[in-house]
Amino acid sequence: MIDIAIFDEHKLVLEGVSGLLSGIADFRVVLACDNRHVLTEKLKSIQIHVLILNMHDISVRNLNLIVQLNISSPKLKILIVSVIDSEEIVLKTIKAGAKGFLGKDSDRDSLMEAIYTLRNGHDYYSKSITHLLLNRYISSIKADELSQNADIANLSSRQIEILKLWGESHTNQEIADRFFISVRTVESHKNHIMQKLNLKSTVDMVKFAIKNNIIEI
Amino acid sequence: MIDIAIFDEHKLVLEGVSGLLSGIADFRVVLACDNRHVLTEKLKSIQIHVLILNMHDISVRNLNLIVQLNISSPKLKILIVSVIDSEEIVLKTIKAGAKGFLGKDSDRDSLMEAIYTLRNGHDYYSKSITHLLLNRYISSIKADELSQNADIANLSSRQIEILKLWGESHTNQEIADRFFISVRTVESHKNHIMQKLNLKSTVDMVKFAIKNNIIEI
DNA sequence: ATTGAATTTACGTGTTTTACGTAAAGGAAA
DNA sequence: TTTCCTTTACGTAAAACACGTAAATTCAAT
Repeated sequence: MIDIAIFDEHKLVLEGVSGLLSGIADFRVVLACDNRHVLTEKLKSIQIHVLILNMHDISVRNLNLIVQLNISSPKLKILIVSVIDSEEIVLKTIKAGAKGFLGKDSDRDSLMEAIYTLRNGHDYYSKSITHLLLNRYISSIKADELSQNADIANLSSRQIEILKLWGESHTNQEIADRFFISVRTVESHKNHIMQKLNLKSTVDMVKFAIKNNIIEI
Repeated sequence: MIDIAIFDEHKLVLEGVSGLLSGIADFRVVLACDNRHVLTEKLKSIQIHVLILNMHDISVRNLNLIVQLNISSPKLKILIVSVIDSEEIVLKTIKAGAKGFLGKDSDRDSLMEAIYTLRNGHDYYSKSITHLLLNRYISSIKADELSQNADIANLSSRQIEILKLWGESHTNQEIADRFFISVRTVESHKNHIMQKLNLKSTVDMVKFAIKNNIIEI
């Protein structure tokens, strides 16, 4: 038996979803609520497994609600339901601590699936959301690859060696010792790197090294 | 009609997949090949829509093949089939330029679906792969959020202001001018930041600022 | 084979930044 | 009130940076 709470500021939707779930043997809708204050108060006293939260907008108010609930009820799994399945809203709610997101493509079956999944301690994202996130991720991977080998190819292997060590917080002296060269030479290499890449400061050089996977953050 | 090439170093598998596809009206298996050299040579003369590539391992040889084919035949869509659905192999092949990946959960239907999807110019990843990537992405999003507000809370707002400007490649003098304070004071602030966060070098300070979203890379 | 370009090495000189210590004024908290 | 932190700032020495110059070497190209 899974105990469920539903929150939606629109009474009609609230009743609809509530009715949808009440017919299922495994589920018990313990709380159906359209008032933010009532919701947080009630949740202090009763134990709920899954909270279904309908997000009409990504206001700070709404995001804060998620954050707050996660703090006050760490075991509670929050499932977001929203017709606005923009990247922004999905990412923000996930960051705020939601464990699942149902986009507008979701039906009764996926709602049930989501509730079971969350109850079992896993995350659930509906198909449209999965697509959204995946595309974003894939393109970030690809962008990653493109940014790589762009300017870095212009650096000599020696220059990269030195940039790498320096980017790992070694001093010029340490680098000089490791390569048996003079500190002045290390400085020269760094100067050449900066000139070649048109960097204005060493801060930029750190960023370059990170961007091009020469060093880890 | 979609023209397909299949490459697999195991003859048996090659024949199996080849037979699987030849029964479908929409598909034409133009080339079924178990030799790398023959594959690249033949692809120079014939136009193929989708190449099905069975990856038995993530050797540099295999990844290079993908890269090379993408250069020589930019229109060709490469679909990876592999029983090894580790994150590493998936990410590497995507980076190398593969447009789709079928994990071990894939059947004939998903193969067909993948081919159609690639032909239409979109990427395709089978369910297990989708899960794999999504989990990775989600956890990276969450890690992002966790790393934030960790140490940063210990810094005063003034210290953050100065770290931010410095992290945007401004000189101490510029920062001093902006806040109407002495350069020495700017230095002091930076010293205090380094002490407080136990950082060994300014390189570390850049990394800290990036990690904590004080500056962008 | 020779030229030309880039790399690697290194120094000079002056400026800026960092390291480490000290310190005073002001505010918040205990 | 005392204590702790912040913000301000200086002294001094060492390290790093900016900018220029330059020689030996390497490597690609003609």
